[in-house]
Amino acid sequence: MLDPQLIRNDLNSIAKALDKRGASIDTNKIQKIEDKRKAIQIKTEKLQADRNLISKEIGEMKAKGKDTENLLEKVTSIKNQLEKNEEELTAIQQELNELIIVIPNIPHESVPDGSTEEDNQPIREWGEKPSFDFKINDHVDLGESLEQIDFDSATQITSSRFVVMKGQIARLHRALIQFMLDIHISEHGYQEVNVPYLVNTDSCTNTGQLPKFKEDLFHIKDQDFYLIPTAEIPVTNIVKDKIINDIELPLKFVCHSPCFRSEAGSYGKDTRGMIRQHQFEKVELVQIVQPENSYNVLEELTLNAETILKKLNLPYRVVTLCAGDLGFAAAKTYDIEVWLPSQNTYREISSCSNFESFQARRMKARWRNSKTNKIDLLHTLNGSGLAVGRTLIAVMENYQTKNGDITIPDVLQKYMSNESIIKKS
RNA sequence: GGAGAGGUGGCAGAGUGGUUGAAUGCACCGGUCUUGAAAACCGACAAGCCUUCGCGGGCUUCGAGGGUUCGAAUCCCUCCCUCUCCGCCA
Repeated sequence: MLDPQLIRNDLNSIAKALDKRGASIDTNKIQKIEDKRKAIQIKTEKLQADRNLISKEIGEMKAKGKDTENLLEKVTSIKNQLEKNEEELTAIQQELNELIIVIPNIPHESVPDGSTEEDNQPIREWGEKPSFDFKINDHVDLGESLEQIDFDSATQITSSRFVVMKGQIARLHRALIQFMLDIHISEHGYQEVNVPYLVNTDSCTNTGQLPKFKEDLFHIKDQDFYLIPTAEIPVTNIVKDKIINDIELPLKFVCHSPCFRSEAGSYGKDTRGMIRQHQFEKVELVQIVQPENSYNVLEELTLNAETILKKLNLPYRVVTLCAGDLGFAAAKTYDIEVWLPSQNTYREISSCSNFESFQARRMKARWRNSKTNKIDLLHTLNGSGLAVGRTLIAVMENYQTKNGDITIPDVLQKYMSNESIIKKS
C-alpha cells in the first residue's frame, strides 16, 4: 500500500510515477472521495467529542446527586446525528480503501522504462554456455528415457501440470534443496524457518497477492485459506503487527516450501515439461531491514541467489525488470535467468525484489530506532534462492552426456552418497 | 470431538458501567550521584488517525465483529485464538 499521506497530498505525482509502469489511477475520483472523507471525518469526530464531554458531565452530576435531565436531552440529539455520520464515514473509508488497496507500488528511480519483457535490461552474465558435440535432449526426454520423470502418472493422479519424480532424479531434487539451504544458512547467515503452507486472507493481502490476484491462487473454500504460491507470504508475515528493535535487524530468513499456483491465464504456455507446474518447490530468501539499507540489501540478496548457480556452475544472467514488467508490490526487481540448452535461451529461475514499505505498511511491520526512540515502517525484500524444479531442469540439461546420462555436479555429490552420475537403473 | 479457564500497554499483572488510555512491578530511555559501573533516587515512557505552518487540540483502540447505554476494558450476542483435563491421532 502506498502512503496515504502521499495519496492525499500529491496524487498527481503518484499518477505520474505509476504511468511509468503502465498503471493508471482515477485521480479525480480518488480526490473527490478523499475530500468527502475529510469533511465527514471532521464532523464525526466533533460530534464524538461533544458526546464524550457531555457524558462525562453526566457522570459528575450523578455523582453529586444532581439532575441530569437537560444534559440527557442534549446528548440524545447528538447521538442520533452521530450514528448517521459514523455510518457514512465507515462507508466512505471503505470505498477509499478499496481504491487504494489495488494501487501498485511506485517503481524506484533506477528502474528502466519499458512496458514488456523485451524492455528488461540485462546487467550481467556469468559462466560459459556448454557446447555439445551431440544432439541434445530437453529435460523431458532425458527424464523419461531414464524412467525417472513421469508426467503420465501425475496426470492420472491429479491433472496436467503435475509431475512424479523417481529414483536418482527425485534424490537430486532433494539434494538441491539441502544444498541451497546449507549455503544460505552457513555462508550467507540466514535463519532457516519452516512455515504453514496454508495462509489466511489477511496474510495474502499484506504481501499483495490479494485482493487483485485471487485467480492465481488455490483457495480452500471451507476454511477460507489459500495454498501458498510462494513462501514469501508466510515468511514475510512473521513480522505482521510487530515492532522490531533496530539491534535485531536485519532479519534474514531462508525457507524451503512447496508452492502452488493455479496458472490461470497461462493455458498455452510452457505446457511441456516441468517449467510451469501447479506445484513446485522453492527455497526462498526473505529479509526484513531498515529503510536506509534496503537497496544495498537487494544487491546482497541477489548475489546470495547467484551464488547457488555459480557453485552449480550453471550459466546465467541477471536482468533488471523494466517498470512495465514489475510485480504489483515491487519497487525494483532483478530476475536471474539460467541457461537452458534445449531452448537455447535464458529462463527465469529467481526473482529478487525490494518492496520498500509497501508490504510493511499493509502488515503494520515496524521498527524502533534506539537512538531517537521513533517508530517507522520496515522495508521487506525477497527472492528465490532458487526455484528448485527449474534448477533441476537446468542441471539435467546442462550436465547431460552423449548417452543420455546426467553428471551430478560436484557440490551435490555429498548429498547423494557420493554418486557422480545419474543413469537408467 | 467433550468439559473447563482465559485473551488488557515491550513483558508480567490490577481493573466488573462514569473524571481509566488504563493501578502496580519489570524492561527501555533521560537525569542526579560515581573515577567508571552497579545500587538508590527523580523524570519520561502505547499505537493509529484527523486537524494545524507550528504550538496545540481532537478522535479511535483493552483478541475480532456486532448489540445495550447519555457513557463499555467492564453487560449481552457471534466468531477467532490460547491454556488445562478427557477422547482420537501422524
